[in-house]
Amino acid sequence: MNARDTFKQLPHKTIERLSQYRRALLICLDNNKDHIFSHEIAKIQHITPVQVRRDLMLIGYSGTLRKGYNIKELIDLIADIIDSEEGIKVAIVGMGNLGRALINYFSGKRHKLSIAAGFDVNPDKIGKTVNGIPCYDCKTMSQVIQEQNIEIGIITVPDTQSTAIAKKLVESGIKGILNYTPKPVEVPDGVYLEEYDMITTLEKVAFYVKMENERTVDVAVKRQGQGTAASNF
Amino acid sequence: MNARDTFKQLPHKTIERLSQYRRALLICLDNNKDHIFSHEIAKIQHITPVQVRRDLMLIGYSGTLRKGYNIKELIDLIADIIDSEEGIKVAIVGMGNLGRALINYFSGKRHKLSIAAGFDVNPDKIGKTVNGIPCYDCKTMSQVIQEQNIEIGIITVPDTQSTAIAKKLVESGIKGILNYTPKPVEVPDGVYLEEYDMITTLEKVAFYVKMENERTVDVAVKRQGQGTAASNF
DNA sequence: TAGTAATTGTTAATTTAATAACAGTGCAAA
DNA sequence: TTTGCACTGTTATTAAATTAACAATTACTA
Ligand SMILES: NC(=O)c1ccc[n+]([C@@H]2O[C@H](COP(=O)([O-])OP(=O)(O)OC[C@H]3O[C@@H](n4cnc5c(N)ncnc54)[C@H](O)[C@@H]3O)[C@@H](O)[C@H]2O)c1
Ligand SMILES: NC(=O)c1ccc[n+]([C@@H]2O[C@H](COP(=O)([O-])OP(=O)(O)OC[C@H]3O[C@@H](n4cnc5c(N)ncnc54)[C@H](O)[C@@H]3O)[C@@H](O)[C@H]2O)c1
Repeated sequence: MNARDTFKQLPHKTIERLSQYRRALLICLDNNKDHIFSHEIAKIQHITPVQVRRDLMLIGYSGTLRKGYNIKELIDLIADIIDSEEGIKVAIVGMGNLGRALINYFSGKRHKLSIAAGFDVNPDKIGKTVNGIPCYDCKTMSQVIQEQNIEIGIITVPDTQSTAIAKKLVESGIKGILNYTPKPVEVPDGVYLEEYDMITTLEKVAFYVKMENERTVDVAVKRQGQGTAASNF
Repeated sequence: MNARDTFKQLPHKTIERLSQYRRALLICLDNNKDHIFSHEIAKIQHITPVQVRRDLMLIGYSGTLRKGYNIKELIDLIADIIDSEEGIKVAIVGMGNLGRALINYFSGKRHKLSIAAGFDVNPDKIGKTVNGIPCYDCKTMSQVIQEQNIEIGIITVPDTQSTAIAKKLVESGIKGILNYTPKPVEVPDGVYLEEYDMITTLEKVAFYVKMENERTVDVAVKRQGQGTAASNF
């Protein structure tokens, strides 16, 4: 089995972490650091050093004893694994608050991953550009996607429209969808789908905050209880 | 062990899914549906019906055979588990593109989770409101957070500032942080931290699109190979 | 009324992910 | 030189999450 095949079987979580490692490594590179230890990466990512070393083992990268990992080499290797050589083009459907914010955010962040087009139905937006990215009429979606060979679509339309937009993206030949609306969509086999709802994340944080609050109260009550019991002796 | 204690030990993934189930159930309720089967929920969430039933078992909810789960009851039970009775207040630090988009998005979505304040350093933004939420000067952060009993902070400042803001939030007594900048932050024990970088998600989608592309090529090559081999017979 | 199909609830098995354990190595200081 | 320390790399173990298996129940149908 060659290297490329090995990469195919990397755990999903490892893929996510590789992207995060690279993000951190790029910052370190900017700070003129040339080597980094597993425990340094781990600290940044809030994980264990073993986890880092294990991930790097899985991608077949070896560091130098007592010097750690060569940042530049590691960045390049991660790029070999997760980036596509020819680059991948992305479209954003729904040039509202979130869509425009995303364009600004992504612009120029990664060479191999570029936003090539935006789509909307609002005549005021069609024909304009946001950060250099043209906004096309949704009606021309299939054409633009096929002509420009766009492979990923990000959905940021009102949630009532997400189902229809996902369908249209699939029909246009898109291979991956990232849906930021709170309404889950459906895609056929062969199209990779990722959905993310910020409210879920916020509710998760809220849940653990609530738990921590209750725990603190419990401990206080227990302490008081013990105190009372002790004073009875 | 009482019910509340059971909930504390729910798997993290189950907590996430409960939030997602509720989101889906609320939509169903709007459509005047009163019962729902595990496989219906599963379809929406792209998971298996068993997973749904297992989660519901963990929270101790029973459906009716052949009728499924009572949507209203289930929504209420999920609220009991993940919502905090008194409600939790949230602050957004950094009223830029993303911060403002988030305020618009969250507003009025969940009663028990309300954005109470925004913070910024830009004098043009301080004193204004976004969707009814006042934007305060960052200098008054501790005071505002303590006075209003805000427990969660969402960080949407430029990434160069995220470390400083996280520190300040913690000092102000915040209990949970949701960091949307690509620069990971550090928090002490007792503060719950969640970080999310949209680029990681996009890169993950790109990776699996790339894999699918290569697989398709491989299959084609293999087919051709077989074809050639066959024609040799 | 007996049989069948559809559904829940629960335990068991499997898979995936994370952690622990530890051998190996090179450098530095004694 | 030798000893110990601070790392890496890998295998073994444990834990978490998912999936499978299946009994139990109900409603419908023949
Ligand atoms: N704003 C946020 O921070 C945020 C966060 C998470 C999720 N979301 C979700 O993202 C989506 C967009 O949010 P937003 O705040 O940008 O809303 P928005 O109203 O500002 O933007 C929606 C855009 O989609 C366009 N649109 C409407 N129907 C369309 C169609 N059929 N095809 C193409 N374009 C269409 C509109 O013209 C508008 O430009 C919503 O589903 C929202 O729930 C937003
Ligand atoms: N725009 C997006 O879609 C997007 C997506 C993911 C992540 N992000 C991240 O979110 C952050 C904000 O992105 P944005 O597009 O909203 O940027 P932005 O420049 O529009 O907004 C940043 C805001 O933070 C304020 N600010 C600067 N320093 C501050 C400080 N010390 N305290 C308080 N406020 C301060 C600025 O005045 C500005 O209002 C960035 O870190 C970006 O990487 C943005």
